[in-house]
Amino acid sequence: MHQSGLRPRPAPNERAAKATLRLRLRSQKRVRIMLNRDTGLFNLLSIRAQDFRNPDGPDFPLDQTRCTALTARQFREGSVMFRQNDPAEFLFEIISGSVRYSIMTLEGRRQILRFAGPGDIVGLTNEATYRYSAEVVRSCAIRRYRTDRIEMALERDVELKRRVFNSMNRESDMLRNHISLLGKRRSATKVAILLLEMEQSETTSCGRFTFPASRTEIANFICMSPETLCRKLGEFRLSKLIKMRSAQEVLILHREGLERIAANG
Amino acid sequence: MHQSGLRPRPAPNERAAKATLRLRLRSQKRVRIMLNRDTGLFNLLSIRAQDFRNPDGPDFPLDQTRCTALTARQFREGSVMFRQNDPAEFLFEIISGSVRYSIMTLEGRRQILRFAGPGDIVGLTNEATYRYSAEVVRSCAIRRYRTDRIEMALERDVELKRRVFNSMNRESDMLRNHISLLGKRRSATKVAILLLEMEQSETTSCGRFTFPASRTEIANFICMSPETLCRKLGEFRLSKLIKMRSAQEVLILHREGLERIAANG
DNA sequence: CGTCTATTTGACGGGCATCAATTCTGGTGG
DNA sequence: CCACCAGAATTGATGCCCGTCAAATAGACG
Repeated sequence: MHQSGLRPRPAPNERAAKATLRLRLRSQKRVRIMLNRDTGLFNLLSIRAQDFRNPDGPDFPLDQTRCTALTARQFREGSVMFRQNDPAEFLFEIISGSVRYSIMTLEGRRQILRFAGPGDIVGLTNEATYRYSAEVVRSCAIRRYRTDRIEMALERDVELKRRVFNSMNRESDMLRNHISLLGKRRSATKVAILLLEMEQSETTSCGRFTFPASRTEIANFICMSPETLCRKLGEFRLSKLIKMRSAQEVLILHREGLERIAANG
Repeated sequence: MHQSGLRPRPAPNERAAKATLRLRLRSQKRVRIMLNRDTGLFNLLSIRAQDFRNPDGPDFPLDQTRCTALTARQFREGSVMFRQNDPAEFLFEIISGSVRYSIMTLEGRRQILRFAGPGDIVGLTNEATYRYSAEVVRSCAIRRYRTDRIEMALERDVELKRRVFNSMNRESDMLRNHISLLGKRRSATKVAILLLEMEQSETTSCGRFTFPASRTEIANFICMSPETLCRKLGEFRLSKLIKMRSAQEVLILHREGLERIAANG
């Protein structure tokens, strides 16, 4: 559970952002370090264009392209960022919140591909249109880039380029992992792996996490019926492997047990 | 079992590579066109470093970094390019042949992720080690880049950068598609989709294609038992949807029929 | 032709999807 | 505060698809 206060501040407050910047700059004098961090998404927020110099590359000021990217936008829960086959005009960088990727299958069912969070970059594609849909699950702060300017931006912003690159790799990693999960024959195995993965992806991994969606959607995600998912969760609860405060909140009691099931069935 | 002859040919034959080059240059005089094509992977093979100019970018001669990439290596059938968790020292660009990606699951089964072909770039990762194994299915010509030099190479070679970027996107696309396939409940649906996809990925798509691997491996790829795969292929053959010259060669007779099954079951 | 492996076919049982019914939960209004 | 309702989550019952084991056939290679 990403604590209370789920939604980010409604209007990106310029002054507040600057304050944060100053703070960061004061607390860490070496700007170079902030820029090199892969997940350090806030770094650019507090630096005015004319003050910024890229420590890793040639020394040019922020250009127009870069400035457009600085405006962080809000997406509220349930809103659709884009749909599959929409023209791919923007690239989105998630700062906070979480997003669901899905595609339409040939027979018209929706298949959920993954849940993305802070640091993920949404909407990358070779094609002129998006290859999947993205919907907001928990209200998001998102930075937006115009696709037609992204090449230029990438040329100049080494750090952004690195983030994009990393995000693409992470995306592939997650998809590969998910394929591995879907290959499991027994649904108990699938569920066990799911639980372990969700717990690990939580920033504060102390054996607790919250499902980012309803039973039906989680079931869709791991390609099984909601009833079976339910039953397996029930079995796990009975055998004291997990505990649930509500339908969404999971507490892992006996990780080794889950791992054994994940590793064999 | 990873067959014998695991390692690639000890010394890549320089003369053979050059011969290939000359041939291609004679048949296609317009080098510029070859360089602009995304999949035009043969272009660099036949050009000596000092003759090469990049038509899309600043006009600098090939540097040391680039020259290392020019040597195309041969991998013979069955050889292992790298294994999951090996240190990620190289990046491979497939020029011809085909490669199988796989990962080891928690219980020690191998899960085949995809079959890659010309134009695909193998071994990209954020991490210090490879996230999956790559094995040669059909003998490959492969260009190799040192990971620790790749950043420099990408800086300078716009065309290579584009190929890497496109390859990553294609990778994600394929994985997403595959997740969609794996989500299908009925195995007939899975097989139908598989057939249609394999036929489409064939360069000369005239309703014929060859399975890149054995039944067992194909079955592993789409996560079903070889027996079921067999049975479904048998059913399709009986209902005149496909025809098979051998166990690997498929001819699609009635595409609409397959599409109907793919779309509904 | 003989051997070995890959592929195909047969028979069977279990696990999961499906449909249906019930309980749980959160929100709303009297 | 309680009744009420709608949607989600859970539990029950049933049928069938597919994985498993086993056997037979086909194909590859020397």
